[in-house]
Amino acid sequence: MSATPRNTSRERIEARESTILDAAEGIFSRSGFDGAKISDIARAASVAEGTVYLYYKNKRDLLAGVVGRFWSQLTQGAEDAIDPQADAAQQLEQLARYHLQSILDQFEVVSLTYRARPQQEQDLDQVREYVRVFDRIMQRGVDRGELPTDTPIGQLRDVFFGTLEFSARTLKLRGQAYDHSIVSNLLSLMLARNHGDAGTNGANNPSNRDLMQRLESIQEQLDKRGAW
Amino acid sequence: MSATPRNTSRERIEARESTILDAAEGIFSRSGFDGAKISDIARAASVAEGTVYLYYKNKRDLLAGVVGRFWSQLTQGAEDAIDPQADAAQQLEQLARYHLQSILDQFEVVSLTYRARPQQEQDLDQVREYVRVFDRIMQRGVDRGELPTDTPIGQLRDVFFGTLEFSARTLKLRGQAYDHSIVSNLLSLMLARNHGDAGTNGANNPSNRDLMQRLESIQEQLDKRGAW
DNA sequence: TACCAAAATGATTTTAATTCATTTAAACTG
DNA sequence: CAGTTTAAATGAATTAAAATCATTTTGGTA
Repeated sequence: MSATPRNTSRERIEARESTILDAAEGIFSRSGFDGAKISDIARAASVAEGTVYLYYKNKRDLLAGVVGRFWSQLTQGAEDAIDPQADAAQQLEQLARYHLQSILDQFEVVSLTYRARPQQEQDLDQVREYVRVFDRIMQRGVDRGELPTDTPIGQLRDVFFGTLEFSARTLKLRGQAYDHSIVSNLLSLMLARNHGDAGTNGANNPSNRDLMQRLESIQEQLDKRGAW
Repeated sequence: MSATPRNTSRERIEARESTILDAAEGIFSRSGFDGAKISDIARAASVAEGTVYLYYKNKRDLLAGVVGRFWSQLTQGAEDAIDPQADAAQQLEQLARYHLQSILDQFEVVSLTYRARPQQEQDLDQVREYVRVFDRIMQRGVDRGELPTDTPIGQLRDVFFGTLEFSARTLKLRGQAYDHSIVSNLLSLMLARNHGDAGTNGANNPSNRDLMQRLESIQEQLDKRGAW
């Protein structure tokens, strides 16, 4: 009962599966889901068409395999990109930078993610796992007192990933590359302490505030005059 | 030469097109893009399969029609939902509320949007037009001095729509309904005055620079008005 | 070397999109 | 209104590609 043949065999099979995933990722990225033909993927993987179906039930399942692997790798990479010594703000910036850069690099695969889960079908577990990286950073920040205890982590998660993904889309659309100002602006929005009172920090200048109110009043009068 | 037959004919054709779009929207929403069969759509529209292809080049084009109509209607609805008298913050809240509610209501159609534009293919113009509603609110806010002149409108656009869309997804996933706290949290993030150099003035105490910008904006408006 | 089971193959079947020759309806003409 | 032309609609036929499955090949084992 030597373990070697078993292992070798399993390795061979895993290698083949990986080859098929590589081929599929390439073809899907280049041609999109509809444009990709199983026959192309099989050819790219140097495998017969039928073989693909030994590893994946159907085309959609194959796409799920590609997308799932992508998010798993992303999770791995994110964990490596984050300095465990750093504070919450720094870790968040590391994650944001890593995330934006990664989804720009592999924009096509990210786009395919939405094909993989058509409607409210059970989500890709790998995406959920990835998202937990964010949650852990935030929770740790709260626990260590670097973030307010009433930080709405769940909502900020959507701010974080939603903003970065839409920003990536915009950059791609305009043919622009990674732009760090997106990350720093996002971070300063998210970390501004405006859960409780706005701004407790010094040098309140009441005369400025008065001035501003005065200006507002002038503006109102102008508006009324113009609005007929 | 009478215009009536022409009109009648055009109306008939537009009605038929609209019937096909309605049918397609229903089937696509229920079954997703891949699951929807042209034969089902044709049957639902009481039309032969071939007829669908008189109106739309192919299945993807039909989907673009459905999605395009949705965003056009959204633009119309958004313009109605916004009080032209209100200030930028209020208008933004009105848009956010309307947007979140709408995409929750028609989540399936929104999801189909990403199917419509596979990669960097030319965007749906209707989506761009919709996005301009946001841009106009922000630009007006800047012009009226309600927002800092250095407000990064383009970046905030991605924050706004990205956050709302991801939040909608989260709500749907959890089977939850519209939650206003998402809107108010988003707005308070976006309107906190922390643009320009990150964290220069975290408070909402207007700086002299803010005041000067405000004054110049008012001066400009006065100048324009005087020129008439 | 012979055997077996797992893996792989690719021709065949199935499914669904798209086309197109034909039919039907509408609009126009004198 | 009958005849004629043009536009619209039809659905059977074609085509393309996903998925299946009977057959072959391979690799491990005795």
